[in-house]
Amino acid sequence: MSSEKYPFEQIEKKWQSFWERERLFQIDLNSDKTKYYCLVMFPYPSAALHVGHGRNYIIGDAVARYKIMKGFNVLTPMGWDAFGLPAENAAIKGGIHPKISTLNNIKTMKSQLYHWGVGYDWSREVTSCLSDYYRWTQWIFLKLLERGLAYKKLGAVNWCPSCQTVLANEQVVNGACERCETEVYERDLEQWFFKITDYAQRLLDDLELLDEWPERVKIMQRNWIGKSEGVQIKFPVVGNDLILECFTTRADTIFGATFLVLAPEYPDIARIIKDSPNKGEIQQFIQRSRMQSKRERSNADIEKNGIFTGTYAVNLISGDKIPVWIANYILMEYGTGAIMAVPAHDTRDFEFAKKYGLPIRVVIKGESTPLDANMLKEAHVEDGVMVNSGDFNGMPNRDAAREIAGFMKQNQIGASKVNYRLRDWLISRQRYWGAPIPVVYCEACGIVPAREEDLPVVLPESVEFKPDGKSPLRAVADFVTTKCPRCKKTAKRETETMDTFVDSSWYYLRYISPSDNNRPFDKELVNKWLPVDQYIGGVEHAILHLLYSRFITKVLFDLGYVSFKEPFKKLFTQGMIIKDGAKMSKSKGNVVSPDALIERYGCDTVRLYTLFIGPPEKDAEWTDSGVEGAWRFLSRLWRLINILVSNGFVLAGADMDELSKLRQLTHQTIKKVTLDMEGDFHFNTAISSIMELMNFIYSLLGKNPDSRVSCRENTGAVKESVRALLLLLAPFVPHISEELWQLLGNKESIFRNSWPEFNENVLKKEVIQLVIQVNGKVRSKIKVSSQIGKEELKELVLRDEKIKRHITNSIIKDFIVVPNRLINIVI
RNA sequence: GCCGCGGUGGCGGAAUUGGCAUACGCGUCGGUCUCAAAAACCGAUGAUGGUAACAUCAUGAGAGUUCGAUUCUCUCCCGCGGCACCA
Repeated sequence: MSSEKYPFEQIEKKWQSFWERERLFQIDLNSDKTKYYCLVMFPYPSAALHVGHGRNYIIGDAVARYKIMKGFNVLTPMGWDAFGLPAENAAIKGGIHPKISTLNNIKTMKSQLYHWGVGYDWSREVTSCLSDYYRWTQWIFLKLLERGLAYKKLGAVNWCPSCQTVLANEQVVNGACERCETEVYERDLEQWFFKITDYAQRLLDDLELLDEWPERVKIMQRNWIGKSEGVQIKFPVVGNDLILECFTTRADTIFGATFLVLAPEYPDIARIIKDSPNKGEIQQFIQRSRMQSKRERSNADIEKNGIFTGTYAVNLISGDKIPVWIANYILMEYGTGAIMAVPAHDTRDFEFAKKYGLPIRVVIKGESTPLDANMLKEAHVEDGVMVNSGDFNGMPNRDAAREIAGFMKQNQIGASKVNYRLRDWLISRQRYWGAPIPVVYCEACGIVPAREEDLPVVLPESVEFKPDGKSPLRAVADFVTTKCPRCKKTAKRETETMDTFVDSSWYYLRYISPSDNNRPFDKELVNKWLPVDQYIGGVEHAILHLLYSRFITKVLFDLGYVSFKEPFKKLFTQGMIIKDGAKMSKSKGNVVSPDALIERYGCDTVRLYTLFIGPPEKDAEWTDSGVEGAWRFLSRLWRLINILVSNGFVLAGADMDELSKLRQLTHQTIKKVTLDMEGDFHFNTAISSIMELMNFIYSLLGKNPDSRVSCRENTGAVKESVRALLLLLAPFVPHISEELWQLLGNKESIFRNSWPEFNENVLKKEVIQLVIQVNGKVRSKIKVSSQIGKEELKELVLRDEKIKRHITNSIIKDFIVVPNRLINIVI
């Protein structure tokens, strides 16, 4: 056998340009064929791709090619999430304009994708930083503004001192900027928001529609939306007409509410401390809290600090006069920014009460809870029976919660309330490289939206990038100075740009009509092609991008632009590729570049290994010797087909038994691979079963040279399995499959051929192997006809030599037969 | 703290959902070819004992259900991910 390497260079080049010429991936959206929209998340065009990125595109390509072979009209577009901070930061450092570096990166990445053999309909490419795209991002902004879903508000927002811009709540991770990990501070700024909170309930409810999404992604979204139901209770302030409202999910503990606590940012604090003797001290305390970084403020381990306002409020249920405090552990952004503290039954309130000597009153008794508050070592947060709670004593606390809520409603002391953790989406950024927010400020008319026909508001190109916390666009006089669309007097443009997540929240719609100059997308075609049938991307977008896209889709649904409520029908989140125990990254120096590997082994090898490395939804460790294994397999495949073609598909005489086994295995493999492709994309097991099929053919190659099986019989079965072998491999290793397919004498592309079908009849075995156990332990195996009756079988088993040895001198208590599988003799 | 996922050979992982644990691949060892090496090919490869047939043990730990458990139930340990002073 030849050990020469298979000529992958020529093969891969040849077929890549063939598919391009053939327009394998360019489709007619109006065709009557069943549609399949296969979408891979469009990437940010950073520098070169590594094999970890590759996994994403290779999975998408394998799915698309499979669906093409199944006869679907497959849409696989690709584009670029091309606005964003890295390009701008690079420009500040290196002096190259973001547009130039971004377009350069796109060129490099495009060529890499091509050399991976990953096919797209490039006639539909979209690039979010070009005005023919962001024009429509601006259009979407205007639609939200019209609808009252975009608004400008002064308030405490997240500020990243390193990126010199504000961040959305979703972009703050553990109190730090998700991009640069700098600690985030709160600043009072007037900013643009999208009112995603109006959609909180629908975003939550419609998760039910997404039965083909991974459960963990839905759970993450549920947690993020963070719905909680409770009561908002009124506490009148003593000696003042103010009423403090507190949200609680534990109305049952109202008799234990022994003080109130306000967030340092609470708006009415000035009125509350107006007459306080230590007003100055309180103001200082508030100042200090507000200076703390987000990370410090939100760290649960940090010590709770507070100060008494000198004011009291009335607990209308218990009738008590209770002190009002201010403390650093109360968040202004959740609930009302004021809480009723129940130290006996809340760990935080307990800690705070102990520190400042505030009263603690037990109102729920558990099994072992002492009634004496002084004896309490920690808060009793479990359920129990009501005590010290007037008429409600003796009731189980869950029932009491309902009763008390009803009582408060009746007496107008409180009202049912639902709270969400989700906050409005802050979309303005003080940076250059983004889509300008299309509004102007007019002295006479106030905030005026740009007119639709004036879009795009073009991002000026000659700009000096100096991050000083304000948009660089402020310095571009031509841009800033404009005319008010309403009164035509001189006005100033908004100089802030949009969060790039706005760009990416609708791009899947633009692919349908990427060059339409009259509208963002063709409504009819979008309704035909959406929702996306299969969306593929990293789990890191589980909240940000996927939540925003769902929101924008719902808004467009409400506005009548689309007829579907959810953009992505089925979602697949692939795992990361790990090298030396860490995620591949330039800074860690553990990136594996595909270029050298493709040069050495060809891209089919890299593709095969990437798909074979493990279950695709899990992280996987990259090893170079694993690539070697994939290479060996393809070399063996090459050799096998060449031998069979040259000898006329003769397996030097496998006998009839083995030939029927080959047929069976072929159909079994078709079934296995098809199920994997239709199911959870377990390419690793699909590929391993194909390997088994090939190994079996190999094992028959040199066997039984004197066999008398007729040649025709022989080649028929062999040809069938070889055809199946190549067809099954085609989505994974398209180039070598296409080449060998032609070698078999086929004239048309392998992708124009239909996916092989399996025949259940072939899978039925006439002779089956049964495992025989004694007391659950395997003791013997026998081959019997699948038609055998139980009595006959029993007789046969009891005559088995090995079994006899194990059951002599014993009484058979039970004889269990699992059809087609095993027999267990219990003695 | 809460929620979710996971723990199987030296390694990546498989096991038709309760029925032969370790498929497939990597690695390792032995062999063929070679002056030699690489490549390629053939064979072995969970652990322990045994020349062997074979036996015993083994899917994070412990218990339970069952004729039978990697799979189901409970308790615990470890790892990963999400949320987290959310009232």
